[in-house]
Amino acid sequence: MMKKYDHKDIEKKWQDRWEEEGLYKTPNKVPGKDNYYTLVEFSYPSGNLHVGHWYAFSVPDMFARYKRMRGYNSLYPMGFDSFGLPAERAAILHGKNPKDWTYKNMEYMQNQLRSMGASFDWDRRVITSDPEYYRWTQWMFNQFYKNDLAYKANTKVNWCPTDKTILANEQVIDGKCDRCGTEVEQKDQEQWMLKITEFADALTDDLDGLDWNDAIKEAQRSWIGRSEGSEISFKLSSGDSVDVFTTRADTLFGVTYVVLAPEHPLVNKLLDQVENKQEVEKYIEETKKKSELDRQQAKEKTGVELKGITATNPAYRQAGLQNDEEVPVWIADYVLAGYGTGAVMAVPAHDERDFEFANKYGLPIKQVIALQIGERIINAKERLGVSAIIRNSQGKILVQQNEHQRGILHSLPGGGVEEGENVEEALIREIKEETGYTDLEIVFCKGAYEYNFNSPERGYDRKLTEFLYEVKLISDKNEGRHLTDKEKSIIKDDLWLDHNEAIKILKQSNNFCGYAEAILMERKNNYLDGILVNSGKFDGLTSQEAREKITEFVGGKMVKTYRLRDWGISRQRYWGCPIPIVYDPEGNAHAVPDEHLPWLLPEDVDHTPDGTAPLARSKELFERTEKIFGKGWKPEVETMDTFVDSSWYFYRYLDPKNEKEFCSTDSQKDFMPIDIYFGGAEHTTMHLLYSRFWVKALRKIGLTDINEPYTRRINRSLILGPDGNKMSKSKGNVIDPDEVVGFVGADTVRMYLAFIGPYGATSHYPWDPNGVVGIRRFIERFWKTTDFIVEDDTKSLDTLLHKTIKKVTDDIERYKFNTAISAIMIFINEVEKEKKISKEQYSTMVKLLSPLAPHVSEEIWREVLGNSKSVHLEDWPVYDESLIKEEEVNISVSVNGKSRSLVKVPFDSEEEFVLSVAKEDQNVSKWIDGKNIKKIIFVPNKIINIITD
RNA sequence: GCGCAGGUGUUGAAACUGGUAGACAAGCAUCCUUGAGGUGGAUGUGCCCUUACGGGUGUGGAGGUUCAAGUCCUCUCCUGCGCACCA
Repeated sequence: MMKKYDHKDIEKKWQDRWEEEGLYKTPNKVPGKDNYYTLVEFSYPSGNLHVGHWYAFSVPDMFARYKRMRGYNSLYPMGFDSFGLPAERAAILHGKNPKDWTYKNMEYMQNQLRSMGASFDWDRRVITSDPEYYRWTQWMFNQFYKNDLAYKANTKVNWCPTDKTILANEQVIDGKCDRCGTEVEQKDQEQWMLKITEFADALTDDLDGLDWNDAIKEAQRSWIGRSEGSEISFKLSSGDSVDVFTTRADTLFGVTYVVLAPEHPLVNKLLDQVENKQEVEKYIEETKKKSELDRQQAKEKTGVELKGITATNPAYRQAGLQNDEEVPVWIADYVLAGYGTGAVMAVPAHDERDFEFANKYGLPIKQVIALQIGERIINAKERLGVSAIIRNSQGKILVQQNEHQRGILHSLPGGGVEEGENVEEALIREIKEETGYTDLEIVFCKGAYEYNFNSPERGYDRKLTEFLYEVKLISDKNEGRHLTDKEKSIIKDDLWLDHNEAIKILKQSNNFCGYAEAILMERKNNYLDGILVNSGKFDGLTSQEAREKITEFVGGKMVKTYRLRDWGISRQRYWGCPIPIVYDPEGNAHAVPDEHLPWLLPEDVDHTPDGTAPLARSKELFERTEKIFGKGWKPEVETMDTFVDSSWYFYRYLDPKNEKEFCSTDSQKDFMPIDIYFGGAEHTTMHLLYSRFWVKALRKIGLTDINEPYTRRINRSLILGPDGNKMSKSKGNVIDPDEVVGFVGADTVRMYLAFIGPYGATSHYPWDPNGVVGIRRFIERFWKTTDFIVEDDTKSLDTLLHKTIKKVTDDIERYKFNTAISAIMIFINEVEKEKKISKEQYSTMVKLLSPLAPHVSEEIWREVLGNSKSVHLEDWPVYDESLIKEEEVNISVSVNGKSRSLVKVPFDSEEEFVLSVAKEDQNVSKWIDGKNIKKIIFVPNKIINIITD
């Protein structure tokens, strides 16, 4: 009988041994081996490892270990992202120095990390607040500065009043600071910016080639927010002109006013010419007072007309149409200065926001797009037609009943548009002729459809585009029908029907018009893409076709705009990487020359945040600057956003001690791009985007060859508290991993986290204390089965063993550690039944277990099985295809698609044989006896389905 | 509103190309064991009917394709995430 499983003894022992043996030291090059780079997001040294860290690091460790056993030189590095705000907060709270606090935390956490038993190569550790590291952060910043990728600009910035610093757009979540939740204010301030927008297209397009899941790609795409549209110029009555950005140039004929953002530069210029100057000034003042959040959440739109100023619709002007060409100009804060051109053409009929605004201020609404159904008929000669949904005061709809060679047909009143007549004129005429009603109002063009209009009289290659209008009867005044003789013979009767009855009867009618009319009636009034109406010579084009044609027609241009803004990196805080810039006495910025890097963070600073940069209070920094650069020179006193530090750390792991370069070209070639990057979903539009930008910027300058840093990306899910809520101190549902590890051991915790569900799934998993115990039980059972090892080479478990090898291998490749573990469990269950396993078989199982539970595997491998070399240096088992085949298989027997029984037959049995066995089965025979077998469906080794009459 | 993921027992979840739905765990129930108080073992466990044999039903809902659908198609409801007065 083997000794009791004591995780405390085992885990400590092997962690020490591995370190002594240098087991996880990973050189850049190993002859005969390919490199594999597994990266996880390094951690912030908050002072204590939580369950999230375990999930983040120990499960990917299984993958890195697996790759090592698969023969790769597998790199799995770890470090600390150690600059940042929490250090300052904690330092203030405890009256300590941020540096001391941070470095003490790192020491403590590194020991906690060791208790995980992960295969980190600690020799490559990277600490972003070390001068040896941030020297290169500064060096790269200078490279960006020299290459016009970094610049200082006065912009609107997000200001967090609690943390007293600027935030990047990416760090503002729903108008609030992502660190402390305080509502963010807008401020005008100078800050250092990085030109991420220069790569907006590349950052969007290059996503296509990455092996990431769509959710992450889509999140980045929508964050970048590329939108393709047109810039169109409107002439103002003041003589100025204003460019608007629109994605809907096809609706240009529907413009009924133009809106400028209150901050639009033209507004100031026009101020002296407007008749209501005071009112306009007042509105601009009010807008300034509103926070960004207020503006976003405004329930109702507001705005002021610039009285006396009008804009000319270029479409009308050039199309030679006279009516409606002058439209009013407004300012309104629903138009944002920072997006597009800061000015829009308003089309209330086809834009919800414009519609709301137009309704409120009584501006005209003009429909120019109608819904289209059916296929477009290309290259056919066109005729236009109209028909009407006429509603009376009771809301009933008029359907005409016609007699035709084909029988009784139903349709709505309507007909063709004549030469020299526009669509609405034709509509009124046709209604009058066919129904006699004259007192009516056109409400809306419901839509349009096309159909073949070919016949010998009319000629071929003809199509009819028929517009369907909603028309309201104002009174029942009726002048009687005016029908031609032919029409008289057809129109029999008028039916007044409910909406649904009308649709039903039209749908059943044996003519395409009636059917198409019914389909259109069923649709909601749709403001999106469709077919142009009321647009002069563009009538009948689809929205898609019209966009470019109309833009070109009015001399506009097709453009792209982006939601993404440049990345503001200035922080008015102490504990960060100093921006390596000095100003000459005239105030011009100069990069600190390379020989003075690292440009050290001064230590003689009272770091209490007060809204100004703490570095401004450092005597040492100012003296240093004057000493090096001369009298009157001043240092930049802002520090960098910590996301800068983490934008390139994965390079430094590859060449951590290099004093001449941030990472040698050779080292880059060894490991970049990263094969797999595991991390948190919260970084999708922050770190993940910033670091992609960083690599593209480095590449542009010629400092790296790669275009994308991460070949694959897996976002892990969240571990919730046992109550199903996010772990938080206030809820009292926080699991302390140290405590659990002390109780059940690191191997159990690792495996529990891997077993909980597929890594990278979108669901979140609650911590289940019983589940932990279940894994512990399993490890003990694995441990105890060593008692069943026998010297003779028993083969009885071979089939299952090789199936297990295959399953575990395939599952780990797909990050499905949960099913990999369950496969091992199934095997161990079987061993317990057999009570007999050969040493060779057992060795294979220990290898399969070793990436998942490295300590207990090593203990069994070396102490029980008596190996001298570590199991973690072994080759991964290879399954034997010939052993996987079962000698006998269970085949499911179905009768008429319903599963009725299982029959056991030799592997690869023929259909006839399986059928004969199945027929003998009572549970089958009772369903087929006396019935005629019509058909047999047979899938070898899987199923036989017997179809009877 | 737009986009993306997802919806399967009491719970975490399995089910590769359509082919025995619920593997593996956890929970629960009954029993056995034990030095009781988070780590022993056996059996059972989707739901309904049946003493059993067995039958019916079942993967958010409604249709469809197919010999066969959790899986494919159409529509629809719900949940989570991203974006959003973005023109």
